[in-house]
Amino acid sequence: MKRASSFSFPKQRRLTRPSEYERVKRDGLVRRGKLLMLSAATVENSGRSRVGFITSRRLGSAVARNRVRRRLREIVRRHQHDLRQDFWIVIVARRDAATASYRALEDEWLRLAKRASILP
RNA sequence: CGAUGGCAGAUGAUCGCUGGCGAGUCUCGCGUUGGCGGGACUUGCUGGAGGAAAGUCCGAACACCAUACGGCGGCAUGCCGCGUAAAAGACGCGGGCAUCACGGUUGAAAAACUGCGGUGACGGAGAGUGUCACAGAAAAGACACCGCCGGUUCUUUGGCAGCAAAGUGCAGGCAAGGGUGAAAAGGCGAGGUAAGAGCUCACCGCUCGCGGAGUAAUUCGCGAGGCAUGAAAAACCCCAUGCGGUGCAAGACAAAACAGAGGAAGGGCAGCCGGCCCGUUUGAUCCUCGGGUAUCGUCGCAUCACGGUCCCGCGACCGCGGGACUGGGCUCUCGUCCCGCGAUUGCGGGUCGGGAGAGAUAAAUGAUCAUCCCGGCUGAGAAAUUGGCCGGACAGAAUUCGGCUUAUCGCCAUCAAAAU
RNA sequence: GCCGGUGUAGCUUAACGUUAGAGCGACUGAAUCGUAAUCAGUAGAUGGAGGUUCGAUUCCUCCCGCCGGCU
Repeated sequence: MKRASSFSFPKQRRLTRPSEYERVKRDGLVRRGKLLMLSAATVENSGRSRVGFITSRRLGSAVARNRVRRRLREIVRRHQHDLRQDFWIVIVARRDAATASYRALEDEWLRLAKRASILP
């Protein structure tokens, strides 16, 4: 088991396959917020939870999409030790997320994660 | 304001992402040992967005498609020269011509000459088809509304009469003037005429020829012709020239299941046929094979299928594979020196030396904080100075390169006679 | 990433290069006790910027938006 002080968040901890996104979309529990939409599905014996991010063209230019995705990744990375295990999570950024600050996105994430019961 | 060129906030802390090269621990597979290959975790060093990476508007490389040739069609290009991989297929630089604006000189003016700058998809309307609304007589083989001119019929008036004047009708001549229009059939002046007309003449324009200058576009001079040639080809079209198509989601490789082909073994299993033993045959089983896929990948693809020396492994040598060091080529960049052009800045070329050379695939290059820097607003202070707030753009590689276009807060350097 | 198509009133659509029309909708008025239907009338548009042309929705160039195809 990793040390608690490590905040590393490599690619293995992210969802990368279309089939994985399809599974979360099919089985997942959806929580909708103003800035984000969060889906979480239970996957038995998968170890530490994995997260995928969706930033569509609706958010704006490539720069805006990259910024939102990087911020979301950073937020999840910082809170990864609070996450429960055996979850696959998909975070979809809504249009207002393009102009939201880092703090606003973080608050939204914490609120939705608690409602989805993936954070204690 | 403008033109050209350059830059695209800096430093640090903490936590990360991704490529490359390693190290350690654990573990899996293969192998008789040495070892080889993979996975997980920890960790070290090192590289990591742009001037437009954008739009995908041109062009090229590269790959595949009948090594793709000819014709039709289609598309593109279209003053000249040079540069570049790039004929007129991108673009840049210089020149020519046209046109526009402004300035200067001459002039009473019109205009002419000249300077600086802007613009130009700048072959052909002297091959054909079509178009030119409204207005206007007429809009393209010119025409005649008003008008001008002489002839003639009739009427009126004047006159003794020949005749003259006015009006009217008819058949003619003319295109000067008026008016319309975006545009009216060379312009202007003189002669000429009934009135007129390139009908004739001078000048200008146009066309052709000859000669000079220039690589050429073109231009200058001389001579001739005699007005024929309205606009528009970003209408169709004609002429000349060029172009095969598709695009890295191009394409190459590896590769399961199912189906297929060939074979084997055994009479061990199931079915069919013949009444049965048994035989025939089909399926299942096992092996092999080729083609094409799903999925997951590898390559294409990250400057170069370059050279040398040494070491290691297989190996008698040759050779093959891997590694280390080193040298070279290419591109960019910095510095030094030299050469050519130029009055300087500079431009072009070369020598030597230093530095650099992103590469993913749900897609890295980041987040937070602090300090400083730059710009704007503002408070305190006599000033030096100091405090607060806001802002630091446009924008994110996706096969690569050369251009073009578009977006862009600002800062720096140089230039800027006049006009705008 | 690569390659195509398309843009006219609020909506659906017309328009040889010479005044942008139509239907539905909106608004105003008439009529009705009132509403609908009906009748009369009004407003409203060429995605943007340049260019060619006497004149551009139309022809050309560059941007902008929308839609689609290719693993």
